Amino acid sequence: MTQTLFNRQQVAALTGLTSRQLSYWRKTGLVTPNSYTEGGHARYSFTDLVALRAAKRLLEAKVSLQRIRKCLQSLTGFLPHANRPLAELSLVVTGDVVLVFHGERAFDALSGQEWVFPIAELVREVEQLQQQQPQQAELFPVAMEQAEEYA
Amino acid sequence: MTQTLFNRQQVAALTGLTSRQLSYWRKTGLVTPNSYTEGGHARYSFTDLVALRAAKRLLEAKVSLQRIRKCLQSLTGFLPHANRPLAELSLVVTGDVVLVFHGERAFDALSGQEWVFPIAELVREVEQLQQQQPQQAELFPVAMEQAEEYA
DNA sequence: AATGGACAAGTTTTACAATTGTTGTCCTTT
DNA sequence: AAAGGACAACAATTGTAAAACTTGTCCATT
Repeated sequence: MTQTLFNRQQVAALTGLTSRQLSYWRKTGLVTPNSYTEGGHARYSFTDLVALRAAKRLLEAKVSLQRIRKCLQSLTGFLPHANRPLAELSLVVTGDVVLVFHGERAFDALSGQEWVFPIAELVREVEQLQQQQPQQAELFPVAMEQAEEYA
Repeated sequence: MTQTLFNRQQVAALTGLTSRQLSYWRKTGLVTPNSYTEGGHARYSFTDLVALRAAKRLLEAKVSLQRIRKCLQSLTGFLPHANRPLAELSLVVTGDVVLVFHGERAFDALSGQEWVFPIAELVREVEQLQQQQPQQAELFPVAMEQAEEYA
């Protein structure tokens, strides 16, 4: 199967990354090229480009390479199906965290801790609690005490 | 206008918070009661209960009171319309951050930094970049180099 | 022309101590 | 009953120095 591959210059032009960065990222395993020429020159696939762009944007969002690597590492644990998280997943990023959206859920890419938390639910929750406590409501006559204040 | 108000015991029963916590949160301004009796006793409104529950859930999600307070403080800056963020906004929480969803956007409750960042966009982005660089594609004949590798 | 190595400036993380915050318990006051 | 104050144990934040990481530049190699 023939696949379009990109050389150093093309990748640099398409992603805005420097050779030095590509070199370092390759060396540290952050984004490795699809393949190498016989001469040992890197060749990046289209998917590689997407991963590179993703990493670059994370970097621009003040996420350090170190953190990106850790996130990728833990993501392979949480989502074994994602072969290339950087090229596949939907992420929300602030300088401090990388949040992964996966279906209806959101969780921290680093810790895996999940917490989606719509306040609207709390309103219903409190309403229910209120109804589950009818005795309480009788034991402590709120109406009277209110009268005390608003009379 | 008559409003249902809740006393200490009721609030404790409905929220699962201790008197001590209510006292401290009141003192530090995290969640203050709707009003006080003439005797100086706190009376919480329904909205207060929702705010208390929200704060409690943030706490359970390992967000410290200190952080919650800071978030509330900066939220009043970012979203002046939200009088009671804890009772109104949709939040996504991990131990380290509080993310606020406001319409289509998501941003860090603390820094206000906004970053929603779907990878799918990057794919289109790279495709476009690719098409904007036709000269490059000609200058560096990928097909030939590929032949070198896959022949 | 592209890669790898070595050096250096700047940045990020880590580790740890000092400080500050949170909550329980007990006691006094209203 | 509820609130407030004082004390103590535990938790979180801050500050900071040491270590590790990133990236540019220059040079040698292929």
